[in-house]
Amino acid sequence: MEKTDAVTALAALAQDSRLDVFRLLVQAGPEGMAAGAIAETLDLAPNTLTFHFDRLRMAGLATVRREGRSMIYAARFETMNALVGFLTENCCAGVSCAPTPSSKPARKRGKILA
Amino acid sequence: MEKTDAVTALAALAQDSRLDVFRLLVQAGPEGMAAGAIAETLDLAPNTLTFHFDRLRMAGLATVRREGRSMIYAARFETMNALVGFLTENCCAGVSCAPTPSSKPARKRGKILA
DNA sequence: CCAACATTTCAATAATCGTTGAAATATGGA
DNA sequence: TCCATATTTCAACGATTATTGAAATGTTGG
Repeated sequence: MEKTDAVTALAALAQDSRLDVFRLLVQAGPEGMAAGAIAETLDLAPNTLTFHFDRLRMAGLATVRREGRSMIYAARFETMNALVGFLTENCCAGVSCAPTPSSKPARKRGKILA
Repeated sequence: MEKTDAVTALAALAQDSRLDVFRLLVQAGPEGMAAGAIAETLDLAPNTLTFHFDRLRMAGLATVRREGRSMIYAARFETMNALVGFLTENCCAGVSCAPTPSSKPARKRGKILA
């Protein structure tokens, strides 16, 4: 990923509502999610939402397709991966930026780490 | 890392000059780099640079210390790691966002992956 | 103390951003 | 065709952003 594209993608994610939208799209998976459903879930005005969708699409972070009256938005995982790749390659010390899998709170006294 | 902090960090990196500054700080390592040297390297006005440093510091992505007449800025790798962690945990499908080590061209026909 | 150097502070400016309300467009069903 | 639904377009607005120039601050060495 080029620096220019990275800046655009970062800017697209660097906003509260938009980050929420993208996270929701990620949860929704490749199937995507209707604009209306997103608007309702996040309590955002539909026109505001369109504005944010545009930003995400221009950054290559989302796609749209029409399905009936609804517009279905979906995350572009490829771009997100490229962004994370760019950050780890360019903005980390080469050490330790690859995320240690700490996401799940490591089930009380669970397995001894390998 | 909290969502709020993630947004702040993303915003800090979502600007051309500032991303350049941060990358330079990463290259400089924990020792850091003098404001003047950065200004010269990136051809930025010193006051503009101060503005960007502030953003990076407020995002927890940089620290300053005085050394003689110079202000030495250094990257906060901890925060950057946390940001990458947040992104991979929250904004990826759970699959494949952990960067495949493609940065180094994978030493010709290296180890077979476990 | 004074001069130079390194950087910050401040005020001003143009540009971009996020949100709103009103109106337009597209689709599907009665 | 007419209506309701789903979403976008458009113009407006206040807020924030990045940059500039001028002046202030802090530091070192003579």
